[in-house]
Amino acid sequence: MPRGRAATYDTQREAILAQAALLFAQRGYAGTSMNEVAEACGISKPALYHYVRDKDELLAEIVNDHVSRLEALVAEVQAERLAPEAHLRRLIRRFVEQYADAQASHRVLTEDVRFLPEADREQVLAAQRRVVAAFADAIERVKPGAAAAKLHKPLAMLLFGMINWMFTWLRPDGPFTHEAMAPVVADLFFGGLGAVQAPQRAPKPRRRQPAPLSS
Amino acid sequence: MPRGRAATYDTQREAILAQAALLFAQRGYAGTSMNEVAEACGISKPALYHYVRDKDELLAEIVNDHVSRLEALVAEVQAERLAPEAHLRRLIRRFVEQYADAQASHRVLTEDVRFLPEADREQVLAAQRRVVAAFADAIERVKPGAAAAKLHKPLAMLLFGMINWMFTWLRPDGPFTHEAMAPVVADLFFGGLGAVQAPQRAPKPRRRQPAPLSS
DNA sequence: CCTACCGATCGGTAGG
DNA sequence: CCTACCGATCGGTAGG
Repeated sequence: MPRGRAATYDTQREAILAQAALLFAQRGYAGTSMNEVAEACGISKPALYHYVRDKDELLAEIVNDHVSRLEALVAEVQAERLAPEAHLRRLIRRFVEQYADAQASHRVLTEDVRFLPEADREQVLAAQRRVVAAFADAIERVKPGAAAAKLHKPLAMLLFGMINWMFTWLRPDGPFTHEAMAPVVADLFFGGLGAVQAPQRAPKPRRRQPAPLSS
Repeated sequence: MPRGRAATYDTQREAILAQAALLFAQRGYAGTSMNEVAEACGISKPALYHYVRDKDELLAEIVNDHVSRLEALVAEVQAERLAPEAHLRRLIRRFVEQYADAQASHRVLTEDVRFLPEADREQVLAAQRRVVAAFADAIERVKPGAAAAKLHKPLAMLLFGMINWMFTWLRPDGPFTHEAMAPVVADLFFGGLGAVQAPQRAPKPRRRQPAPLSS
């Protein structure tokens, strides 16, 4: 450990990241100033810059930490070697639980990743694609043929839509918890899988035109 | 029509709102400057302020126009007096089509409504609640008893999650169009409705605690 | 006295 | 880890 780095440094830095994630989630990355972050942490702005190089790094750390935990979750569940349906159910439950514990970071990931510099952004998006691929594979194993119809990834995205959207309407003091909703999401998704049929795919990039007079 | 107001005024104003919606969707409301809006419209900033009072009004108009169209859609579908399942299917299809034609406005609605002044924000959120209520009612008619289990609104939110999330992953040049995904969403949702059971509800507002050592 | 703008700059505040 | 600042840019408006 480098001489001169206080034992509290890492603790303080994590507290700062957590506070910043809260503020970014509330007001957005562009709508939050470094002054506000410093004030919320109870430190001066120069003190804040002792822990982070710049505003971008603050965002990159929050988002990287979160997406890394998601990848770790996928690995943990895969290590359990469950049967297809149990595997996908576990994935859903673990992700919903993770989102419940990291609502701020998760909103920042979904809304503010666009403000990252190209290199960091690509790294995060690559990790997100690996997570989506893991869900798509799990879906293919539950519903063989989905991949052949190129439906496994769209289905994975519909599933992510349900659970990513939960942070917009589930209130901590409401009648339902994230944990209570996880089996609802799973039941809905598994029940629906059997009913889904392959849709028509666009043969060529179509030209968008204004609609004619008759609707 | 007021004397002296150019016939092009309304046309120009609508073009400005459309451009601003595009920019806000790309960079966020707080991340977009009035200079950028003016430049994208090919006019000077003072000219921009000839059409809108301030930046807030720009946001309020975009979001109000969009949410008004959603309410109008609900009314149109209700006027068709369809059977329960056909009714909900039509709602899904019309909303997905509307989102496809107004992707920018829709993203602004979902992400930037928090930047509106209190009064405008409450007006928009009230309209959104009416739209959600219409979907929840439609769900209750398809699956009687959902409302008794207080599940009709959570189910409506899961449905909105699937279709609201589509703008994050559906590419205009991709293999699937919004229109092609609408029946997939509907099939998945209807197929799943039968499998959903009432979850356990939180008896009291629970206190959030750090997890103990054993997971 | 109206509209539809222009070039220039206002008072404040951003990130650093 | 503080006060004191910077170059630039913010949302909004002056006179003509």
